[in-house]
Amino acid sequence: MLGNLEGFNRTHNCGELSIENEKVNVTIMGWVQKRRDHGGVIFIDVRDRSGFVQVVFNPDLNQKAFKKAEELRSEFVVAIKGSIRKRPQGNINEELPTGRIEIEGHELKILDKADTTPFLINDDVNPGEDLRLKYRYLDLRRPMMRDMMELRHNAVKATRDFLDKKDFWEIETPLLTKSTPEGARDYLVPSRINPGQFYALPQSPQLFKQLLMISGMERYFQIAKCFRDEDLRSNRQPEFTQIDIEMSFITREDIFELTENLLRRIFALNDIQVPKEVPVMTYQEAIKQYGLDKPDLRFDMRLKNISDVVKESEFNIFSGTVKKGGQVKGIKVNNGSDFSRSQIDELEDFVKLYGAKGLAWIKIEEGEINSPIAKFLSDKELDQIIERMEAQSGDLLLFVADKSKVVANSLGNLRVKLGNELDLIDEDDYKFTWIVDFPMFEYNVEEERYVAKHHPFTSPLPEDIDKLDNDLENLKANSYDIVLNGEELGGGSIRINNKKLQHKVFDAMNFTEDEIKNKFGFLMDAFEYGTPPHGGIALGLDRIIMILGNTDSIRNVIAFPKTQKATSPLTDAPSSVEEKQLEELHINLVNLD
RNA sequence: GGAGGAGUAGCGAAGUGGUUGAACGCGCCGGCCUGUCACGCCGGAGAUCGCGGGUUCAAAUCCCGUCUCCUCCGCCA
Repeated sequence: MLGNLEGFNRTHNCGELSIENEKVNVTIMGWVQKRRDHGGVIFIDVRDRSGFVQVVFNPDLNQKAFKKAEELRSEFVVAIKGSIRKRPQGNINEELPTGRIEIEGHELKILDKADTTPFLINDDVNPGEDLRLKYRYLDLRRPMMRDMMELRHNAVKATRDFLDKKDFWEIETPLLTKSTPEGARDYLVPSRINPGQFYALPQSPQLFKQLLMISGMERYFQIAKCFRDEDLRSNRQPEFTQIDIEMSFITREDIFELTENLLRRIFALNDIQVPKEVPVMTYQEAIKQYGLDKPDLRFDMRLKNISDVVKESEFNIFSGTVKKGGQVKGIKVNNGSDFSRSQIDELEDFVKLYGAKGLAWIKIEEGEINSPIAKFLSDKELDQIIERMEAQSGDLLLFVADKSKVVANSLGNLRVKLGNELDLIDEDDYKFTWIVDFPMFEYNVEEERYVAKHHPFTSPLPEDIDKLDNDLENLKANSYDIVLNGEELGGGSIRINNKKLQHKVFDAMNFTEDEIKNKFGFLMDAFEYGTPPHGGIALGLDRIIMILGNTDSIRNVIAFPKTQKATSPLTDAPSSVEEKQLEELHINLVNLD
C-alpha cells in the first residue's frame, strides 16, 4: 500500500552520495525528478532537499524492481533500496555532483503518486507569477527557490550565532499591539473582548525595544516580523522581516562596528567581502552628488550643479528656476552623443515620473555643440557648462531645472537607470556605505506640519539641539542608514532617553498634550525611571537575502509572499468571513460607494 | 489614486483583419528502444485565443468596458 515506510529506513541524502560510498547499501527517499526509459533499462533521477542522484533499474539484475519502475512518473514520491556503484567507463557525468556514481536499484516502493504538475519542476521554465504563487509548494521544489530558502536559513542562523556571541538576548515582542499615528498605515485587528477597539500589528518593534533597554536588558535582538499596510513593490511586501537590534550604553560607532561585523558574517555566506572600512557619507553629500539617500557607488556619473553658471542666462527655464530658488544640475553620459532623439525622449519621459518638467540636453560632437538649447546660451556659458561637467567630445549632457528636491530625485533615478542600461555596473562589485546626519524632520504639505524623517524617538545631533526651538528645517538627526549598491539594507539611530527632549520633539511635530499622553504616555512614563543612553538598528532581512541570492524580486526570498494586490493566490487570502465572526467582533460592514 | 507592460493547449511562446483546419519548443498519452543524464525514434490527444460588449461580410488581431499578474509614480516614521 502507498505511504507505508515499512521495511525502509532512509540512510542517505541523494545529493550527498559520492564515490566514497561505493559498494555501500543505501536507502534513499525523495521525488522522481526524471525518468529515462530505454526499454531495457530505466534511469531515474531521485531528488530530495540535498540534490539528486541517478538510480538504474536493470531487468537482468532485478526483474521485480524494474517492472515497478515502469510505473514511475515525474514527482512520484519513492523509497529505493540499492547499492552505490561507480558508473561504467564513458558514462561519468562531470556536470553533476553525483555524476560519478549511481544507485543500482534493488527494491522500489512508491510512497505516493503525483498528477502531472502545472509546470515543470526545474529552473529552466519561467511560469507566470500567479501560477507560481498558486502552486507555491511546487515552486519551492525548484532548485532556485530551495537554494533561496537555504540561504535565508543560513543568514538567520549566522545572525543568531553572531549576536549570541556578542551577548545579545533574543526577546520576542507582541504582535498585537497599539496603533501609533506616525509612519506607515497600520494593519488593524479588532478586539472581541473590547468592542470598538483595535490592536495594530507592529510596523516595527521600535517602542518595545526601547522599553527593553529601560528594563535593563542592555542588548536585545529579534528576527522580527513587521507589517505595513502600504502599496507593494518588487522589494516591498506588507509583512517582512527585520533583524532588529538595540543596545544600551553605546555610541553610534559601536553600532556601526557591530553591524559591519554582522554583515561581514552574513555576506561571507556567498563569499562577498564587506570592506575593513565602510565609508561614511552625510545625507547632504549623498543628495548633492548622487541625488538619492541610497547612492549606488559602483559607478560615477555624479550630479553637477550649474546653477551659478546659468543664473543670468537668456535661457529662461534655467535662469528663472535659479531665481525662484531652484537648481539646475546635470549628469554626463560618457560617449553618449550617439543617443537618438527618441532615446533622449524616453529619458525625458522617465524624469517626468519624478516631477521634472523636462530634460535639457547637450551633445558634444567633435568639438561641435548639438543642442536645442544652445541658441539660448552664450559661448561663455556653454564653455563654463562644459568645464563644470568635465565634458569631452562624444559626451552627452543631461540637465534638469526645478526645485532642488525634484532635481535630486529625478536625476538621481536617471543616473541609476543609465548606470544599469549602459552596463556601467560590475555585478560582482559590492559597495557598502553609511549615510548619516539625516534631517530630523520633513515638512508634510498635506498635514501642514513637520513629521519625523526616521521616527520621533530619534535623538537630534547634540550640536543641533538648539535648532529644535528655531530651525526645524536644518535640524539633523543622530540617525544612519546602511546602503549597499543603491539598496537601503537598514537604518537606525541613537534614541532620545530623556522625557523633556522627547516632549520637545513631539511639540515640534505639533502634537497636543492629549495626543502625546494617549499615544506615547507609556513611553513618557517609562522615561521617568532611569533610562540608559541607547540606540540600535533594523536591517531588512529580505533585502539582504535578495542581494545575497542575486534575485530581483522580494517574492523569491519569502516562502509564501503576496501579490502586488496583497493577496495570496494559494490560500485565497484575504477573504470575506462569516456574519457570526463579524458579530462577535462588533463589526458592521458598510458600503461606502 | 495614477502610468506603462502582459494575458493564445498543462507550461513557455509565434501570430496585428480573411487564403493556416491557430506555428514551434517543453510536458502529457501510446508504441519501440539495455547506458541515458536536455536520451532517441514513431504515433496521438490537448486551445470557448482572460472575460463581456461592439465594429465588420469576416476579429486572437480593430474599438469600449472589465478581471488578473508584473514594473513604476504617489505612498512606505
